[in-house]
Formats: sequence, structure tokens, C-alpha cells
Amino acid sequence: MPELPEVEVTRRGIEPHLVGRRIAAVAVRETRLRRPVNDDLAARLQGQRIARLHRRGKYLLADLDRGQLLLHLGMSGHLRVVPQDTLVQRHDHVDLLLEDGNCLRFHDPRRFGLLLWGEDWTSDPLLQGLGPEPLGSEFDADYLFARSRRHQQPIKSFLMDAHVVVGVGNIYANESLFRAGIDPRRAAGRIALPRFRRLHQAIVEILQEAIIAGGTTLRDFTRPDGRKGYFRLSLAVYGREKEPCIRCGKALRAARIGGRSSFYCGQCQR
DNA sequence: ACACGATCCTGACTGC
DNA sequence: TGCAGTCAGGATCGTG
Repeated sequence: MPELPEVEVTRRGIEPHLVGRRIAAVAVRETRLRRPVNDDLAARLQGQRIARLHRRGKYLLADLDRGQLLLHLGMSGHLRVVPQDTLVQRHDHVDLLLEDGNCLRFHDPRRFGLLLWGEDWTSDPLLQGLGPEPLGSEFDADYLFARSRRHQQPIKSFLMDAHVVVGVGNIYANESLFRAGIDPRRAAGRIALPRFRRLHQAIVEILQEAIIAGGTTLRDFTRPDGRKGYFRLSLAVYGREKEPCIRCGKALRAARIGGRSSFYCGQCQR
């Protein structure tokens, strides 16, 4: 589910409910996530005030009086802020009960997500090797061009590598390459600088548009207030195999690239 | 160093 | 209707 726009929409949605508040209690119903939840999570979090909530790639980091809470939504996770007496559903794994009667509820059917307390995650291997933020100033066409030289990997797989740039997952890689007119199978190292300018611009635009639309809901994703994300309505290629290309009308194609389903126009993307 | 496939897990959907 | 097979928004690990 969640790529950068969905995580950022989540961050913006929960931030006003969390920042400045104290965690009164914690309910852990399932510890088996991508890595097990701290066995002393409740003790670590109880009574702590949340000072700040930030995002690094697809990770969310909550700064506490002591330490940090690291969250990741995996493929199927979402976070919602609900009143504490809200009925618990299957796969509602963790609740952070806040002093105001609300609760932050972590839901993740496939359990590829993370919810971990630590002293400081910024120097942890999980975050250390990450590439630049796609909406930050270090990310530009020159960076992509330099970073991609001699890479034989398909440009789509290259874009989805968090060591290259964070936050661009399968949907937005497909959409960005369509907008930039680049064949997703093309070797990253064989793309010239001017085309990387178009690609960079496409990535930035699409991520920004998706954030404004509230992200993309395919099935699992919901915003913290329970609403869906509406960028799905703006998808030009993702999930549209055999439908006409919005630019040239030719039937869109599907392919498997790096083990991930990919969609493109054989006419417009070279 | 790099590129690829398998893997973790549940649920939804397809086709027989 | 039931059941097996396939696929899914991510990230890591082992292999060649």
C-alpha cells in the first residue's frame, strides 16, 4: 500500500493528534511484525510526551521525551486516530492510548510493517543507507544521472531502490515513467541527462499531486480519519492493462519487471 | 559490486 | 459453491 504520499498523508493526519500529547497506556495484541515489537513497549512508551512526528522515506519517527518510536506500514498497514472505545477489528495490532481519550491504532493484515521503540533510529542500519528524499533539494536530474551510470538494471527497479531515492514504490514508479515517456525496462545507465530532467520533474509532480489527493487507495489504505485517498482516479497506467493510453490511444501493456507488475505504453514510452 | 529471485504474511480475486 | 492457484502498495537476504 503505502508509498511516500500515503505515508506523508498519514503523517499529516495524525500529527495534530499526537504532538504535545502524552501516551497514557499501550495495548499490544500482536507482536509478530516484520521485526517483533519491543517486549517492553508499554513500559517504554507510558507517560512519554510526543514532541515531534517526522518522516524519512516510508518510515515515520515519533520523537519522545526519551527515545523514538519507529513506524513502517509495510504493504498493508495503516494508522488511524479513533476514540478509545472504538471496536477493535482483526489485525488492529497496537493501540497507543492518548491522554485526551483518543487512540492511535496500528492495523496491518500482512504484518510487513514495523512498530519499534529505540533510543535513536537515525544511525540505525534501517535508515542509514537510505537515498535522498525525492521532494528534497539533494534529489535532482544530475544526481539520478550520476548515480545510474554503468547500471544495467531496468530504470523502474532502479527508481524503486530506496538506496537510490526513498519513497518511490511500484505505483508511482510506473506513473512517473509514463509521464516522462521512458520505457520502464530501459537500462538505467543508458538514459541521457535531458531525459532524467523529465523524469525528475515527473516524480516530483506526481508525488506532490498524490499527497494533495490524499494518496492512492487500492484496497487497504485509509487516511487517519478513515477516508480513502483519491489519487487512484488520476492513475494513467497503473492497473490499466489493455486500456487505451490517455496520450496516444494505443492499448497499454503489462510486464513483470524486477518481480513487480508494471504498466506502460509501448508507443509513448521509449 | 550488482542483479535477481525467494521470502515474510493475509486476503481478495480468478478460473475450473 | 468450493477450492486451488495467483497476486498485492515493501524490504531484506542469499545466490550466482
